[in-house]
Amino acid sequence: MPSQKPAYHHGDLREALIEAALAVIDELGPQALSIREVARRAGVSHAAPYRHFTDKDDLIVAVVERGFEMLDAVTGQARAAAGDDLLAQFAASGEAYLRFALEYPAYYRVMFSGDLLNSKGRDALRHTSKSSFSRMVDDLTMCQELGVVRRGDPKLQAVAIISTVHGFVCLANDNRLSDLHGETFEFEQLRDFVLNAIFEGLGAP
Amino acid sequence: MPSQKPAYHHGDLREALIEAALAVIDELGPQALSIREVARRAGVSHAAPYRHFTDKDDLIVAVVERGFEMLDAVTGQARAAAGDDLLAQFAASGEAYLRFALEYPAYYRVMFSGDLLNSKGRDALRHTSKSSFSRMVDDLTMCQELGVVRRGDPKLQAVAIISTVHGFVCLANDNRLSDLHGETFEFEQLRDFVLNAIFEGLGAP
DNA sequence: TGTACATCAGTGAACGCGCGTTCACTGATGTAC
DNA sequence: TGTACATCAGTGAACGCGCGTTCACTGATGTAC
Repeated sequence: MPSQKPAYHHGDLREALIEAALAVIDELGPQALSIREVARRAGVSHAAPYRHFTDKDDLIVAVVERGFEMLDAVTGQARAAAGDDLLAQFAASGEAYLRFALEYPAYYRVMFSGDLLNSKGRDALRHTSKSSFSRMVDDLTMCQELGVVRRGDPKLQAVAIISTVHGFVCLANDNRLSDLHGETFEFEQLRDFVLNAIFEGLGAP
Repeated sequence: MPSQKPAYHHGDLREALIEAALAVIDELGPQALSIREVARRAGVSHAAPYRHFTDKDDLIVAVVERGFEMLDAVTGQARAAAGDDLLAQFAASGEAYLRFALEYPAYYRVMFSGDLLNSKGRDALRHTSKSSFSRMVDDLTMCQELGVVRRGDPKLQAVAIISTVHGFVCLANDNRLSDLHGETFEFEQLRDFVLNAIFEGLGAP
């Protein structure tokens, strides 16, 4: 039995710690995240993480940064795959955003709940979310020119879209749609209805 | 100087502890809520709360219940003040809901973030929020009959509305609209646009 | 190829801290007579 | 009206716990010769 027992040197402990942090958030919630619990899950002493992160905050910031990299990657890929049609790109990146949020609830919570971060990490977040906001505004401006979105201030429209998507993701990830889903509806049906309602509206036509 | 120094018996410590808990959540966030901090703010020893609450959970449940009583009260009053028009009642209770959420962020967080509660308190919450959901569904059914809301499954419509309102409240209470508010927009403008978008939709008419 | 050594990832004991909860107590309040 | 006493709200010391962080250490790895 050669490599049965764990090696003294882990190999890629930094990576393992980030993944363990996500697992903790997923299973126990963000407030249960601790250096010691993360180290325990990575099978390593509780002092070991300090070789890779200066701080508990530093670990959280790393998780958040990783999350934004992934989010940028999936929305970027979706845009690229959507071809030349700018409207299709916008729709595809929105779908990818939602898919990411629902597939990786732990990432979404750390990135957007804000409960975990103090000033240090919050600044990084603000910068990133600001840039994605302004891209959305650009997209909406373009959609208005194409005539597929109502005329109006695209910043206001962006806030409306983000509100709805963020709210739906929170409800879904906190399991507060479970009464509906399964009983009367498929989850996809809920999701598509809500997304559609953003553009169609609920008022009588 | 008669009643200068604090009396040995507090008077209404239970009430004071609930208010102190809300103040902690408001200033320090929900995860900073502790029996000891709450007792400190109420100017009382950290064992005193156990005269009024069996548990830390018991205190949180009391805060949540108080929150739902207030929410029921304000939406009920708004309905009553709206007169006989059922549609006006629906609109007024929605407005009151939003006003409550924005005016008492601490209450809203404890009631709907779910981070603080474990199974015990969660059941009480589920019951209450379920009943307010079904009232919303009734209201929407009625609005459809009046012809002011698009025909469709009112449960799906309720999820769409709740998503948008909840998302907007989260953004607002986490201060993530502050870049927009003040710079380019009044807060009320944002709020009214988002509310209106639920019914009007963002798509070109 | 083999050996000495620097480097540095991971260890485990230790620190101080705030927490939730308990418990014997103290002292204010109200009631019975 | 006055006094004895039961009640019970609030005290403060104490418990055990998990946490973040530090520090002297151990042992694996890779590099210089």
